[in-house]
Amino acid sequence: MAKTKDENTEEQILVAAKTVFQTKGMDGARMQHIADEAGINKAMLHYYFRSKQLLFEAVFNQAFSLLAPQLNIILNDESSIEDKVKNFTVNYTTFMMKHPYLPNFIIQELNRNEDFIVKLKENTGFPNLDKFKAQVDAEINDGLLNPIDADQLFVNIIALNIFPFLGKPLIKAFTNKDEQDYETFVESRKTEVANFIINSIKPH
Amino acid sequence: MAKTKDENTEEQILVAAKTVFQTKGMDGARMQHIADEAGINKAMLHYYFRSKQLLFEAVFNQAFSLLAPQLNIILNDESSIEDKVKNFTVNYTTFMMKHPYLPNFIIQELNRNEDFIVKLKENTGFPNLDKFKAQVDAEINDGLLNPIDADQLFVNIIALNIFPFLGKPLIKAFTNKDEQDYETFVESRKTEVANFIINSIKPH
DNA sequence: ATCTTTGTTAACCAAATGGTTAAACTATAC
DNA sequence: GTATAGTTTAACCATTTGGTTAACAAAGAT
Repeated sequence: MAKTKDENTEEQILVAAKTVFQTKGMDGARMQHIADEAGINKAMLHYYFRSKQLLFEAVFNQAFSLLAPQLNIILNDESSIEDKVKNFTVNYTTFMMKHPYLPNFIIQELNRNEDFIVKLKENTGFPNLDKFKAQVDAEINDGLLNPIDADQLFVNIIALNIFPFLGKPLIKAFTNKDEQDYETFVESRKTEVANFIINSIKPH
Repeated sequence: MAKTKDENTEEQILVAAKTVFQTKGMDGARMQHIADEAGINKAMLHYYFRSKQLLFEAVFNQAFSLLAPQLNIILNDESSIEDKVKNFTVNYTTFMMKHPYLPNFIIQELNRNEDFIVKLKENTGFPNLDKFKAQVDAEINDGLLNPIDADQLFVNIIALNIFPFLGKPLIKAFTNKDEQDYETFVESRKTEVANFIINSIKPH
């Protein structure tokens, strides 16, 4: 084969590494596997990223920086809590259906190495709950919402939206759904989850 | 050292393997680490369990058989949906606070190897949703519950209860809680989550 | 043209890892 | 006590794995 210089080997490596790390995890991933996936020599991985650890961190940070803006929909948007819940649920689910390995990857690796989150918190753009909490408290005060702790509400919203992607194999087994059924099921959660939450927090 | 025969080496191995597999996962666990944890020679692991894979499966099946009965509280109990949600939430959270690595371990390994769930489904005692679904539909028909798909409700209940144990590092970071705060937070979910769900599904 | 920098490869290496083995030890049956 | 079966250990082994190296190719600078 002719050895034409590739436009961007580094990018190819990142794409391949993302695929392998997100499906196998840090411990299960193999450098040779990533090289094969990228169609390049294994030494290139070290040439561009020095070590498995640094390549992993590049992939992880990229993944996290994809997730963070999604959360800011619910944290820093100007609309009412009700609208934010509706928007977040449909946006987040749509986004995750396109990146189904992302939530599990992040959760899994943060559990494997808790120190990891410390570095993330130092980054600007790390999701901050202050505004959301103030807004929840204000809307409760105005009688627009039933009393609820803002942290609890936040966790409930996240839980209901993320869990279908984390627990997919388990849910599929419990509910006897095949791949197609499951997609339909998740699709319908785009409105179902928002209704469920709003029904609970809004006075009638 | 005197070589007195230990009462039950096999049990010691299982305990050590549980600790190591649940914190490191299949790929991250090392046979030597398990042997050290159990205070025995590495060859003993193979003497009693033949291979890493079989030892892992023994640990995994034991873990899953601990989880399944918890789910049957909400699936096969005779009380009303409202009471079941209340009981399940408090029981499940109490149980998981004692076994905090369990949910993540099961979720992670099921995502790593989807074939795994097939073997589990063959077991008797694998959670079955039929009764729960029939009951939800009946209570909706009687006007005791707002209309909701039983599968969706089931996933919502599970999600709200499990997620605090899966996403602990993430939630701790977002909500700026230390270990002590987090325990208090989870403790208060024992009633908070049930109220949140019932508020949503019960007509007022 | 040729020198230098950058990119790429095949071959290699040391350490780690799951697994095996042969010998030794323990308890029990006879 | 000694034969027998089960248990435990240290040493060993083959393979895998992350990482290195030295030679080589391509492109740009002079």
